[in-house]
Amino acid sequence: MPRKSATRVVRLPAKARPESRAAEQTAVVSAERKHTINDIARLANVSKKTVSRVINESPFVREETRKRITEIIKRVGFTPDPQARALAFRRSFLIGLIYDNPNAPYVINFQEGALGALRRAGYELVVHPCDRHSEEFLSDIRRFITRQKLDGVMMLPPVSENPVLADMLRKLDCPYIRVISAALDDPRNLIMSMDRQSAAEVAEHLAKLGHRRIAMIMGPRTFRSAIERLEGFSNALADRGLSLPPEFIAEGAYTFESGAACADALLARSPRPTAIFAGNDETAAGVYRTAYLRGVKIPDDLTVIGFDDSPLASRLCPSLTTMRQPIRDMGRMAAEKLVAKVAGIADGPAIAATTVLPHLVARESSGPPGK
Amino acid sequence: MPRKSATRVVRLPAKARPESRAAEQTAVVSAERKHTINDIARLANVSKKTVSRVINESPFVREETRKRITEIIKRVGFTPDPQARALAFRRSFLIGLIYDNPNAPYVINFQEGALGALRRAGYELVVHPCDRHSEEFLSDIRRFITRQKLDGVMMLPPVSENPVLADMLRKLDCPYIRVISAALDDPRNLIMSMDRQSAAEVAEHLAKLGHRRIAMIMGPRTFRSAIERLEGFSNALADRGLSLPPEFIAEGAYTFESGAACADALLARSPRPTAIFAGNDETAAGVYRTAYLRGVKIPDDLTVIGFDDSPLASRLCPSLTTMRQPIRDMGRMAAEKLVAKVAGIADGPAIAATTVLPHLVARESSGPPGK
DNA sequence: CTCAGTCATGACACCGGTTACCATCGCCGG
DNA sequence: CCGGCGATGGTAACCGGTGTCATGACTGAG
Repeated sequence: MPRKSATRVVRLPAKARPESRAAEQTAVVSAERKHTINDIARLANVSKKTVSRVINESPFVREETRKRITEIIKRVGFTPDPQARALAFRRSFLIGLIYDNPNAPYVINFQEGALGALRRAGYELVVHPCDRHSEEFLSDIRRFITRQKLDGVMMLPPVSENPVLADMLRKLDCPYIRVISAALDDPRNLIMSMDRQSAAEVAEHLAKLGHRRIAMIMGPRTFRSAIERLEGFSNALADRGLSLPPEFIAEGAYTFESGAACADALLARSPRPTAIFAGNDETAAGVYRTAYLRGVKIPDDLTVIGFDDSPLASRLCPSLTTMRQPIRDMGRMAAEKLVAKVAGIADGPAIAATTVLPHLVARESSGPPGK
Repeated sequence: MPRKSATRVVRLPAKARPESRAAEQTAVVSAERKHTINDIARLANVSKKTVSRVINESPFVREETRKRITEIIKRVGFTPDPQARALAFRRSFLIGLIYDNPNAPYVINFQEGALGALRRAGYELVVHPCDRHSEEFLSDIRRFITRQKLDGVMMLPPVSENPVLADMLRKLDCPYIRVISAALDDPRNLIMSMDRQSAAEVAEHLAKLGHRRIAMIMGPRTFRSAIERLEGFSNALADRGLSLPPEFIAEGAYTFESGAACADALLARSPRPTAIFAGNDETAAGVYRTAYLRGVKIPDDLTVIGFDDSPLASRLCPSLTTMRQPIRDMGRMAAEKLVAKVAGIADGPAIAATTVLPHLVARESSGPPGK
C-alpha cells in the first residue's frame, strides 16, 4: 500500500490540515474491529450494564442470562478494554518495581516471584531501574508513578532505604512495599530480611570450624544491610568469645573490585585472617581474585563466605559457601502484601512485618583454618 | 479512622445495598483531589480542548494563551490521566518485554537499555517472563498483551525464535521486535546478533594462538544461536586449515551443569583438545569446574573461551576470554525500532535488519597450547 | 472597503467501560 | 385482588481525556 512517508511532518507545518493526525491510517489496518461491551450487549440482547455485571461477577444476574452472555463473550473472544476499565475503576492494575541494584539475578528473581502473585491478582508489573545519585532521581520516580497512575510500587534495596523517597510516596498517596534489612517504616510496608540473624549464622559456622582470626569485608556503611550484617556478625562472634578487631574490618562497596582491593589489604596483614566473611557474593568473588593472584589457596589457606547465593556462588571454583536469600519468595510476598493494600483489604490494626531468614549453604570455600 | 473490616464481603451478601463497592472509602483518603483537565480549563478560563491542545503541543494556540495555561498547569501540578489519554488515543503507551532466558544479566541489561529509549518516547515497560514449555505459554502471552492492550512487544531469545508466537502476534496485530541470531522474519522486526561472524572471530583468535586440537561445546540445537555459532566457528576453522571433528563437538544446554558434563567428556579424550570454545559464559564456567576437579590448569593446559561477556566472565579465575555482546545497545535499538513502528513512522519500503556484531574480549583464559 | 483565507478557540460527540438510580416483573401475604 | 418486596434489567451520567467541525477575529489582497 502506498504509505505517506510522513515521518513526523505532522508537527512541523504550521498549516497542516485542521488537526488530522496520522492515527487512523494505521488503525484501520486491523481487519475485524475489536468487539466492545456494546456489541456483546447487542448480541445477547441485553443492556451493556448487564454484560458489565457478568464481567464483574455481580450476583444480580439470572443464571440463564449469565450463561448466555458468557457464552457469547467466549465465542467472539471479547476482552474488556483495560484502559476504559482503568478509567472507570480509577485503578490501573499496574504495579511498579523500583530498583537500583547491580545484582541482576536478585532483581530478576524478585521480579519473577512478584509477577506470579501479581498476575494471579490481575496486575501487571512495570519496571523502573533508577540511579539514586542522579539529580532527577526523585522526579523520575514521581513521573514514573504518575505517568501510568501506578496502583502501587515495590522497592528493592538500596533505594528502598531512602526515607525521602518513602515520604514522597506517602505524599503521592501511592501504596508501597519496601524490601529492606531493618524496621524503618510501618511494618505493613515492609518485607524484611533478617540480616542480623543471618550474619550470626555465618559467625557460628566459622566458630564451629575453629577459625579465630576472622575478617569481614562489609558493604558501604550507607547501606542498611551492611550495618546489620556487620553488627550481627560482630556480636555473634563476641558471644562466642571471638572478636572482630577494627583492622579486620574493611569497608567495601558490595562490588567485585572493592572485594579484591579489601582482600588485598586484609591478606597483607600479619598474622593474616584465616577466614573472610564477604558482604555479598560479588565481594567474595573479589576475594577469590586476590587469593588467585597471591597464590592463596581456598579453602586450605583461607575460608571465604559470601552472601546472597547468587548463581555466581556455585560457578566459582571452589564453590562458595554463602547465605541464601529466598528472593523469589520475597517477591511473591511483597506482591501479595501490596495487592492486599491496594485492594484495601488486610489493612487491619497491627500486622507484623513480613520477614525472611536467609540460611547458610555450605560449599567448598569454607573449611577449618590452615595453620 | 473506623475501618469497615469488609474484607471482600461485598460479594457474598446477595442483598447488599444496591451495588455499592468499597471503592470510595479508600479513594477519599487523599486530601486534595487530583486536578483534571476541566479544572485547568476553568482556571485558565478556556475550554478543555484548548488545554488539551497545549498538552499535546498543538501549534494552533496563541503564544500568550499557551503560556498562561502552561503556567497554571505547572502551578497546580497537573498531570493528564494516562488511562483517559490511552482510551482516547487508543494507545496504552506500554511496551512488553517477553523473555525466557535464565541469563539474568542479559535480561536486565537489555531491559535497562530498552527503558532508556522507551522513556524518552513516553512509553513504559511491562515485563513478562515465560516458560515456553508450559501448556499455557501462548495463551499467557496473548492475555499479557490484551490485558493491558500493549502497544508492542520485544522478545528475547530463545522465545524470540518461536515462529508460532510470531504468527500469533501478527494476528493480534501487535507490533513486535525479535532479538535473534538469524534472519527469520521481515528485517523490520529484527535485532540481529551476528553470531556466525563472532564465532569466526573466536576461531581466528585460537588459530593465531596456535591451537590445532580445538573443541566446541555448543548450545542446544533447537537454539538458533547454537547453530549459528557452531557453523560460523566450524567454517572459520576450516578456512584456516583446521578442523572441528565430530568427536570434538559436544551439545550442551547453555547451562553450567551441561558445560561441566560436556567438558568432562571432551577432556577424557586422547589426545585431548587444547582449547574449548564454550557456547556461552555459563557453559564456560562449567568447563572451569571440570578443569578444577581434574586438575587441568587454565590457560596452561587448556584454553577456554566463552560467549556473552556476562559479569561472570570477569569474576572467574582466571578471567574468561569471551565475546562481548552490546546488550544494552541492543535493548536501546530494539526499543527505538519498536517505537518507530508503533508511531507508524519509518515504515518505509526496504529497511535492513538492525545488526550488532559481538567482539572478542581477550582475558586470561586463552593462551598458546601447552604441549 | 470587501472578501477570502488563517488562525485561535469552543461546543459536542466519543473512546469503552462503570456507577447511581430508576423501572419493571414475578411472587408473596394480607 | 392488591400492595409490597426482592430480583433484574435499563437509562443516563460520568471517568478524563481527544477528534471533528463550526465560528469568530484578524489579516492581506484586490
